[in-house]
Amino acid sequence: MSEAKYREWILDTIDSLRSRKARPDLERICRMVRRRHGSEPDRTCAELEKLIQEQTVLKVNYKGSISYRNAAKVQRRSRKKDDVTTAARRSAVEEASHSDLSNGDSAFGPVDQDEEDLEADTSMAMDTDSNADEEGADESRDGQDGPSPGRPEADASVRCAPVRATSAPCSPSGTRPSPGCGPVSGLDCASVQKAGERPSSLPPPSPRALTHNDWAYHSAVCPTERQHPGMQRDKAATKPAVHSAATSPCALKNNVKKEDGGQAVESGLSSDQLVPDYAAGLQEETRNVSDGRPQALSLPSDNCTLKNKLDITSFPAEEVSLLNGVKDDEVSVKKENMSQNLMQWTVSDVASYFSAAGFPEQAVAFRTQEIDGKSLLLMQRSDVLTGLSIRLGPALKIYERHVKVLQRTHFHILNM
DNA sequence: TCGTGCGCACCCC
DNA sequence: GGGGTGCGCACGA
Repeated sequence: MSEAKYREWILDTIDSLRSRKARPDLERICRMVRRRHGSEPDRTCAELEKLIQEQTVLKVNYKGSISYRNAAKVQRRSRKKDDVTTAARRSAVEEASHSDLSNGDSAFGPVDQDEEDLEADTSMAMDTDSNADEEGADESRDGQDGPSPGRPEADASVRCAPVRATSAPCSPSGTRPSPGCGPVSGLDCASVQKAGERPSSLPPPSPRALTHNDWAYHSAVCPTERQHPGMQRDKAATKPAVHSAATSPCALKNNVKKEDGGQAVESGLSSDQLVPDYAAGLQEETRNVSDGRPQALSLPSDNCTLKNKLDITSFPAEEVSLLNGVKDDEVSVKKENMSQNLMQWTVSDVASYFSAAGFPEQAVAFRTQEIDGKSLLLMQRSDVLTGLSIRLGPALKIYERHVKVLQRTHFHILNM
């Protein structure tokens, strides 16, 4: 089972619950996912946690109870309206105010929360910080307090995990026991996390912090196998040899380069209606890189690691390879890598990517909106066209030639 | 019992 | 006034 599938299920479920005006809480989400897809609640719970960490799903304390939001929608709405700051402030204030309302709910530690929410109110500057950074921000701050692997928030999740693992879905409301789950487990999850982390209130974590957090999450939050059945781990575990070869940034780069060479000239791409644009984009990218344009050179100099993550030639090339029928093994190795890499892209990586792809101006918008690899994967057409406040022309190109391609490649890989 | 639909109130902008 | 959220109730399977 791929993470992508769970992501889809969970997001659908959240949307569905929202559409019928039901609170998207853990219990409902788990139940609905199980009913619709037969997924075990504990697994859903784990995946949800993962999505929260990825900021694909936002966990918020709304009106005294935990709710989950589709981050993409929250962000889109926020941006659509006005300034990101406003959105962030709104969320923070809203949650802060509701935390006030939730005084009776001691589990959430409303006092601290309010303080920090208020603090966030003045410190947050990016919309993605509003809720999206609840977890991440927290983590970053926790990271300051101590080594991330042992940070409180991670501990919280870790502590939470066993509960879920053994007793299944959590019931945040605690009003009635959910099937196979102790009535308080969910509350425990929420409260522990809330108390430890402090959602919706911290200053925006740096892209690096996010990356770090992601790493921390993977290593600390998902101590159990089933808790982290994600593709990264799966693929890394299942194909160690191949992976090791592929993870060599230079190796990857070289492979890609070769393909680029063939691909830049060619383009027997077809079928897909997007191919022409797409191919053009690829070629453009390839040229950009091989020409050694300033953008490409301006990539953060973190070198190998970053290059590995941000090999801008690799993705399109791989996509092309897919279309051109390049050797499966070879491609799958790189695809694997790409799929992992993309998830690990930091805000800077994304910005650098677009900058190197010939959209330096627009890259700034991505950075401003704090779009990292995960966010990128969640972006929809409208997000790119309207959510970034960039000109329509470049926006269309960016979406059709890059965002869409990256997403398709990514999910294609996951489904292989 | 459970899933769903929705009126309504509340809140924020 | 518009939009987001979710409680609480009604209804159908």
